[in-house]
Amino acid sequence: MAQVIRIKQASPLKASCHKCSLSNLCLPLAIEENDLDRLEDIVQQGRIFNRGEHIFEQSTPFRSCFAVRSGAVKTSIITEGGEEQVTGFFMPGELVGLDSMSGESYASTAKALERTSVCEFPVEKLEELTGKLPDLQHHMYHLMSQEIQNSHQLAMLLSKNTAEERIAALLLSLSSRFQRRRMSPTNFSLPMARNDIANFLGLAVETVSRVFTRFQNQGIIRARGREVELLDVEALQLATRDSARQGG
Amino acid sequence: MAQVIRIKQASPLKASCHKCSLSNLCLPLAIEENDLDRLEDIVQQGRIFNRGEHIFEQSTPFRSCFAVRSGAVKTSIITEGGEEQVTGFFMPGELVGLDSMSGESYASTAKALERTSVCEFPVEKLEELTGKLPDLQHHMYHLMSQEIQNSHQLAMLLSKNTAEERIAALLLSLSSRFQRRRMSPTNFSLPMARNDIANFLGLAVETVSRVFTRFQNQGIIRARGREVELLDVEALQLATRDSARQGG
DNA sequence: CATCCAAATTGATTCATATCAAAACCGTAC
DNA sequence: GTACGGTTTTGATATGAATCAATTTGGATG
Repeated sequence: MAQVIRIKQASPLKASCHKCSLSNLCLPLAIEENDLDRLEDIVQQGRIFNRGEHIFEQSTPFRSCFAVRSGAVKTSIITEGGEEQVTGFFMPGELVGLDSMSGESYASTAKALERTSVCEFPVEKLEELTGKLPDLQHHMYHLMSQEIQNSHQLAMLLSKNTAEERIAALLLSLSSRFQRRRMSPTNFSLPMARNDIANFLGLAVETVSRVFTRFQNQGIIRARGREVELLDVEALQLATRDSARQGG
Repeated sequence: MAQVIRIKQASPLKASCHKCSLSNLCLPLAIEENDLDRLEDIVQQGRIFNRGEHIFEQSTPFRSCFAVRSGAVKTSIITEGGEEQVTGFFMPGELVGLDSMSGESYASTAKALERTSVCEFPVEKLEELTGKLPDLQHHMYHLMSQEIQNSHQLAMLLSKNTAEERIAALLLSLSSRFQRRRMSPTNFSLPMARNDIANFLGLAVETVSRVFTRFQNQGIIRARGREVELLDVEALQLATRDSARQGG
């Protein structure tokens, strides 16, 4: 691969968290301006994956966590029986791989849902650095704990909610994540296939499809393929709530 | 920090991780003999809770994580609608509260399932200490990551498995946790009510009850109330697996 | 020992969602 | 433009577990 020139500012391998537009979501969020250099020292930036490519694979040696820079990532675990369970979707600014910090190998597989660029944080260096920067350490605890909570939320959704409620919840979650990135919270394109949604939410694809059309008929959303428009956010919120079930 | 001499025994308030029989499961697992003192310095030991008492409550200020010393703890989250989702059961040697390390308040409620004694680790001090002891920090990452994985496993169970499979999985999980404590893996008493099992596994109590009797009729277990005996562990393992579903 | 209340079991019925089957749609390649 | 494979949608049917209802058990209390 003969290198193109890529002049830019000198070292193309060195990250520039300083200038990253996601620095208010990602790890830099936690640290002082002057400590940013140290983070930049350990991060390997700019790896690109095409749709469908693996960022890491379950059971291979665990080396790094990855921050999504652009694109989207799905993580899943595979049972011995070969069944897949999608465990999460990750959008720009979010950190993938936290579930693997307990062992020698990745506990899940991460796959690019579309052309995706990530920043890589080798764990050893990351741990070393968090030992030195209390704020960064705190942030790691924060992120991991958040991840536990997300997962609990998911469990809750799976065990207590109807198909409609689950899908409403997912749409709203995506919506707020788009919003955080200053993109439209009501008009976006789903990074994942119906199949992934179904798997993630513990439903059959057919059910997902049906709920989408039902929502559409009720005028709550407008959906064409992966393009989604939330027409009535309130209704969606109502749809997630137990309030619906409370009959209040 | 003027150090007292602390002649060994003496101070009853001071923890003695050194002598704790669970030190090979709990936080001491991670650290050198000589650093144990520092852990003992921050831990408040020996708090006792009676069955049904709260160790901490959701939405109250987050102060500490707790290691179970004896007894058993259940954690759950409550929705705005008042619905409960049991998120975990914790046995001696396990650390409760990791899901709350992200905010100012507890993300869940922890309740003693029976008379339970815990060791309390104030977060501030814990974070300070993990900043100094890389092995301890690593262990925290390990535990939190484990917690994420557990939660993913649960999600998998909830979305992909039948009632029988879920219950088989729970029984085996408990079994191995008893075994780790050098107790009988086939003959133990469930710390939680059927109701909690049902809630945790996303089932109705009636279903749990039915599955228990079904297993009993098949000669896989013997159950009288909370007393359980695993008669055919292999069959249970088969019951959890997808292999059952694969028709291999 | 009798009483009481919560927990657990058992049975009958209902329902949401899976499953099976087929058609429509869409992007891509030729 | 046409043909292809995979994704999505739509319809008909089957089913596992929830719900409703009633009974039994068991542990606590006086």
